[in-house]
Amino acid sequence: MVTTNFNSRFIDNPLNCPVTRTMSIIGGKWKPIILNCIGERAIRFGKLNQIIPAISNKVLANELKELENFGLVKRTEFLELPPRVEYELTTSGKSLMPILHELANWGNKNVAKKIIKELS
Amino acid sequence: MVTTNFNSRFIDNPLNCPVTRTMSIIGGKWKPIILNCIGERAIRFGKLNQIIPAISNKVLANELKELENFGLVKRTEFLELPPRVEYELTTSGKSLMPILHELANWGNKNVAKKIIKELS
DNA sequence: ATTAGTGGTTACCATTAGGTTACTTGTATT
DNA sequence: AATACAAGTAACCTAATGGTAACCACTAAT
Repeated sequence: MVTTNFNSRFIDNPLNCPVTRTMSIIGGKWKPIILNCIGERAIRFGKLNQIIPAISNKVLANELKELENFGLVKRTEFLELPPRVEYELTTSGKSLMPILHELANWGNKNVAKKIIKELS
Repeated sequence: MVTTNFNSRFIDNPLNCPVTRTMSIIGGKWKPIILNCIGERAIRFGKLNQIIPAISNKVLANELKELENFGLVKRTEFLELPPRVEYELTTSGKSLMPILHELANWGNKNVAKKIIKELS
């Protein structure tokens, strides 16, 4: 059983909040996008970089490493030349996707227009 | 209808992703905690600051202002002395809470132990 | 000999989020 | 006369996040 203060009356440290903890993993600027781009298939590093051209390879490599560390993504290296590496979602990563889609729907209904307005 | 590239094949700007947009609102270090502490009741600024002692009043005021801006929180000012201000969740804010709880549960099952381990 | 393809790494820089401390306003209390 | 209360503001500082550009290893093709 893991500590949770999300329903407690006294928060002395944000990391006692399970939502904040979860955010610390998926809250990066590119993480939800990367997870969604991987989707149901295995995909190569270079292909991801094509689909998300605005992300630099440094940042992409970092994000993938973190996602791998937390067990959301599985990295498979093939010993070929030129090198080939494939990324795919783990069971844990896949189980997150429905929640991300709920967030997306909620955002589209509730705040999307305001954000877009604020940026123009 | 709002633009969404969350399911598209080409991401040129993270703000075209509705999940990223939603994160930009609730992804702050303290926002989910604040929303949860407000809960179903109206609560005063000072009371929030007591419940979350680790947040400074400057940051708390900022976060509340943003949440108000995006329509998740309603601020009511009473013209009394000393001043009294009450915050409560709007319908939109309340509708987000079930999703945050799903995130919390997902995190507890999937990543909490790893995060806690990494910090010790 | 040079270039291309792949999956990165390294060094460096800019922006932002968040934190600290002190201060304000107006009345009431000691 | 000084202090407390409530709800913030203002000025300043630091650490983390993310961005840029160059480079690497290895082989095959031109």
